[in-house]
Amino acid sequence: MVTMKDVADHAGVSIATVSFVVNDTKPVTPATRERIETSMAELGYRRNAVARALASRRTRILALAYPVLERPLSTASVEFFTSAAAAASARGYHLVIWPVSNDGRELAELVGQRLVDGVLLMEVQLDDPRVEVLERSATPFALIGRTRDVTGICHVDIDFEATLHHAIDHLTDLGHRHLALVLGGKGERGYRTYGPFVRTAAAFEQAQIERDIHGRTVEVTWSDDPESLARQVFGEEGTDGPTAALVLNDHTALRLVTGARRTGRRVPGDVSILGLSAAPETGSLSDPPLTLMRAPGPELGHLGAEALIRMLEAEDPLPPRLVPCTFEAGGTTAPPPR
Amino acid sequence: MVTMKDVADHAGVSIATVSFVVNDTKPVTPATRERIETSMAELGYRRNAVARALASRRTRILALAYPVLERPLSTASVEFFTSAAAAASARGYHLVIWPVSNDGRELAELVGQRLVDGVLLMEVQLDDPRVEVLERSATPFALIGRTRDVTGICHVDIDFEATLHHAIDHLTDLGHRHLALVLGGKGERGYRTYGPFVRTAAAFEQAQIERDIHGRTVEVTWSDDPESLARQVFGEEGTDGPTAALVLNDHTALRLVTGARRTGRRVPGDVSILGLSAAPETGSLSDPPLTLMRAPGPELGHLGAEALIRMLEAEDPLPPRLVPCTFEAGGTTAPPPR
DNA sequence: CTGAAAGCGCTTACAG
DNA sequence: CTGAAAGCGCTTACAG
Repeated sequence: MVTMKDVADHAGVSIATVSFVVNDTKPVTPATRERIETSMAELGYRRNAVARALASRRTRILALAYPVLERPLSTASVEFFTSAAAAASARGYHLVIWPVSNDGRELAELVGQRLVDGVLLMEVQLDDPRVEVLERSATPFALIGRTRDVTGICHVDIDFEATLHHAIDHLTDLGHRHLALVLGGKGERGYRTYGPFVRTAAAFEQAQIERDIHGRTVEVTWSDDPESLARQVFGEEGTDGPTAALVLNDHTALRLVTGARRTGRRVPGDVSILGLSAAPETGSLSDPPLTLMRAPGPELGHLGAEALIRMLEAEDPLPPRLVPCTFEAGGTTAPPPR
Repeated sequence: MVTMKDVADHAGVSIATVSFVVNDTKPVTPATRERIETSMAELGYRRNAVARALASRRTRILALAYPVLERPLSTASVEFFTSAAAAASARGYHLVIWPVSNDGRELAELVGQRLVDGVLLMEVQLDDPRVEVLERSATPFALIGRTRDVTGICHVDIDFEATLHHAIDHLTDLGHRHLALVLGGKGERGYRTYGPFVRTAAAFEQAQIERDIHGRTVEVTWSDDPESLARQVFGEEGTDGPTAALVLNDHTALRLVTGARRTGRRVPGDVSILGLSAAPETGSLSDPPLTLMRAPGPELGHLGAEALIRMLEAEDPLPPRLVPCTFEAGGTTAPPPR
């Protein structure tokens, strides 16, 4: 391995001077700079990240901590991985991914190693022990999601309220008045305190008070089959039920489309189905293609990483950001029958 | 931050001795060991990963390098992230994820920083410039996938031949003789040299020679709509075409199910459709659920990381492994009509 | 503008 | 079994 010492000897200067040109941290005469740069090119020098980290007390590594779940991560979650990695990369940072338990034990252990400068936290619960761990250890962090109280905490999240209202607007514009909100994942650990569910459900309650709609919230499990899903959401065949469903989970939405058809309902002739916070690829998987609110996964991953890096670099902080999902027209929504 | 020096002072020993008990690398009297352990607990000492890495010349960090593609990563690819991270974690290693260009430039740059001890390479092309980069820099690496020639190269991959034969067995047992192999992603950069496609196509050609089947290979693009897909695969309505399709891509398989139905073919009454190398969640998304060969994503991620770590730890090497996909019954395959 | 030197927090021969 | 010391490859006051 060629070190800074090698370059210094080759160029006839001190390693300090080499360091100054490598990092562009102090003025250096054009002549010496050129000599050093030539030497570096000739020897194929690359600055050692580990030594740099130890000396500068900054590793320029970020961690993305995600909980190990029984179910696979959602597509949107996966978008965080790649978008956060890309954002970090663009700033000269690395991203490690940390599978950690929800109680914060493993996170405390990992943070203690001082391998990373900051942590990005995914799948945040309303009261998240991992947040306390990070605060106690004085590790800079940013949330992709929100705890119950986020005063003073750096975070980015989906704007669930705006998203829901946009979705409801679409359906009421079509003439729907009786809506169902479908939440997937009932019975799962952390389900009741999972931000997206809690916030969407609350906004739905609120909307029923403020707007001319009649609603029903339906909680379903991952294992409910399509027909059972459809019956829970729209009622038994032939009965009067909601004419449209807002579904907070891609897979559940797709299975509901299937279930509706199998229980004799045309989509969107008889019932409309709209996916809330879904990945864009999801749309084309159903027949007809699912109308959905597209989750801003890539944006959130990018914003989260960027916000964290700004803290670390002591740059202007990025204010907390709530990003709404964007409407993507499909073929599963239409005016209600009659 | 409490350092080894602090612990040594507190316990009245040298930092060398503290190091010996922390790493369990040399015998230490039970008495001193106990004193040191008490001090560590009292002071809340944690070994600094960066200093350790610099001194021991091993960072215990692995990189997972994946190409930045226009399309989102497949579900199976994503399983590599989490399974490799879990496997690394179980061995006390960290996993960084590196989005890198296919030409190997960025990889060379990153590897030069000496932040990682080894690299796991995903989405391997038959002739992959990134492999040369790793060889030239003498960085230990393992492939998830295969180059054209893998002699002496540590790798794990799907056994495409076995997978295809298993799938064909299933269809011929049902009575099918006329099969279509559908490859998604035509026209994409690297499509023609993408191992999974090349190997599956070759095995399909071979199977037509060796077995009593008649085949057709159909290459389709991501943007083909369902009806067009169905026509390309099964021919125009009413014509004699393949009675079953083997589809190498989840999304394409699902859209083909939709397309078949829309063009007046019952699935599986008129045509059978089978997904090759698909994620398990994919099955329930179509109606009826897709019959598929389940890709061993988690196994491959785990094996790849483990193989790499064994190289680094100079343990018994893990031999190259080809893992077949496993059959998962669904409702899209049945005997051909008549 | 440039250099000598201390120091980042560990590991690891080498002595004893 | 334990310790003193060199060294990993950098950064960064401090002098000049």
